[in-house]
Amino acid sequence: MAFVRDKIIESLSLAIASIGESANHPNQVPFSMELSAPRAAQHGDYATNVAMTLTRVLKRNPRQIAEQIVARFEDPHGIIEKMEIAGPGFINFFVKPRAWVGILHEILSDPLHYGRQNLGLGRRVQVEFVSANPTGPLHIGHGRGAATGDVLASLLSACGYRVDREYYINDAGNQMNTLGASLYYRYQELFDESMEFPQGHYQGEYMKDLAREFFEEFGERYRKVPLEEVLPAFSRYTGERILKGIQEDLNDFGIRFDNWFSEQGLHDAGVIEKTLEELREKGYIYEHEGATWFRSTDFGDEKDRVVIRANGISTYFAADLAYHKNKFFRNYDLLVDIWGADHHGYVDRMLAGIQAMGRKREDLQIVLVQLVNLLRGGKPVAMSTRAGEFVTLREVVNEVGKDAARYIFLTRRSDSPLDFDLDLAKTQSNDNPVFYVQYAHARLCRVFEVGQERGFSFQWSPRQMEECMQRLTLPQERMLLKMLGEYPATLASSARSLEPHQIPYYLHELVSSFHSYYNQNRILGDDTQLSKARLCLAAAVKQVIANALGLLGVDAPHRM
RNA sequence: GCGCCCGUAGCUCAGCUGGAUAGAGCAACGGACUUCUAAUCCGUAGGCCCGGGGUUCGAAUCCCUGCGGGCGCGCCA
Repeated sequence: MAFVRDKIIESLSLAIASIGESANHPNQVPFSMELSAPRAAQHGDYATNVAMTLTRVLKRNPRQIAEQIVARFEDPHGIIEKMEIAGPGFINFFVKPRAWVGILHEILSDPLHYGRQNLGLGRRVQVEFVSANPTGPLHIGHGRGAATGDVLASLLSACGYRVDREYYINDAGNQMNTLGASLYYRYQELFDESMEFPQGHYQGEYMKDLAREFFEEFGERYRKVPLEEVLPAFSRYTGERILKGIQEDLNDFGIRFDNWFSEQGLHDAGVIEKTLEELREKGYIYEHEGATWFRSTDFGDEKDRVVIRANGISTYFAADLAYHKNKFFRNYDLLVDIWGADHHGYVDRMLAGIQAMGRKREDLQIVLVQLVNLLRGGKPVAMSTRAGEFVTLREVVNEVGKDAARYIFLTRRSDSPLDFDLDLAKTQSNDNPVFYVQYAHARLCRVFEVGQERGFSFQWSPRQMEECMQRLTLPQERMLLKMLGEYPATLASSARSLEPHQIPYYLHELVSSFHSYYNQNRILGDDTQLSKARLCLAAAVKQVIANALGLLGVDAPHRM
């Protein structure tokens, strides 16, 4: 993969292993291999602190260990100019300038594949996200969760996991009846404006729209028909219509799910009872004060949780237990749940649940996504779900576009609240991070257009390599090559920590270096051979930008 | 009251499984378009990493504590 970086890690591992053997550590010395790219040039192109992390195991001082590592370090590919031991025990690697060019071959010989890797070893992962109740349109907060889940899924897929995207539909329980009744009342209101809309129902504007559509379809057929007679039909109708709207919203946001999983299906199939029965056999279920409880405290939850209420109706949590059991039954090795941060109180009980089923805690990773504060021109936009006045995902996407919305959602760690300024997101200026990156791509595309007009035929061949080694000598060029080489490691790190925001940060850095290079140097000049070599570099930069934007679900435009 | 998350430049945030001189964008100030797209670039300025203890060769990062902010604490979904 990343040419230079991987070679160094490989050689380091071998060197350390051989020290381990001679020091009577027959198995590999446990260590965390970190290879950083220091900012300061005097610290080399790469640096590692392994010698210091090994002090405890080897019981020697770090500089001694570093010397041993350096002594045993082999460089079969001849990529290292020199190694230095510095400070308390860092080993700094200075890479031969020409070694960087290898990265061009990595990228250009198989462009679409560059960055993809087999970290996941083909293990199956399910990413469950959005899963908003089908009681109203998606709002902007759901949009953040949607972008996060979608990109995590793409990322894991690029890293060698087999990934499915799933949406859990909470279509069971009383809320569907409330939903149906809400439509019913809005519908009756069309005939009798004095009718009072009862409390505790969904009073959003979308419900009035739906009532009007319903009227257009069915006319006065259900006017003054008692609620009890038509409630199931109204509920079904409303649920289906709203779900369809959600699906359209997500579709236009660039998101496709592999599976839509119905909670009601769990009830119908009796899996909830079955799940509880299995847990009971293992001793995790007991009766208390008329209710049925799950002993989640056995696994670190702060208190036990009710699964069947005294009135005989099972709780949402019971369904969620059955749901996660079902997920594992479908043979996923790893589950990733994307939840709103307001659900963090449920994390412990869910983890307890899967452990009671015999799974490891790590088999379920829960990513919490914090709130989105919507601003317009720096001022907060009032949002209140209860009053039904919220800004929908659709409105935001219509206003600022899919690309800007997705990019902004992803430029922050998910557990940090996000300010989303509508005015900022749609200004076509340098305030807007997504344009900065897209602009670089469009610029590069233009270079190739002009190059073609001037008769530079660009095609990558290994023969070009030698040419590039001789011509791409500027520090900025080497820097760009190095950064291109860091792309796979960025994806790996991002996937391991389930932090998609690392990708936009990487992109920004890469693009910034490119813009700077572009402003100071001509890619297409009088020197034909130099121009060709620079075109190779440009092609690689363009490719990595396109690949990264592709993962983010953001377009890489050819013109702006 | 208890639990979780957060506190880093004027603003918005990276960096947090301990590593070398703490970074970026915006805002401010000064510069660069006859050239492949100025939606760009170059430069300047900006810091008690909330306070206080501790752990060690080394702390923005880990532990304790105080302060400040957000969220959650149902036999709701």
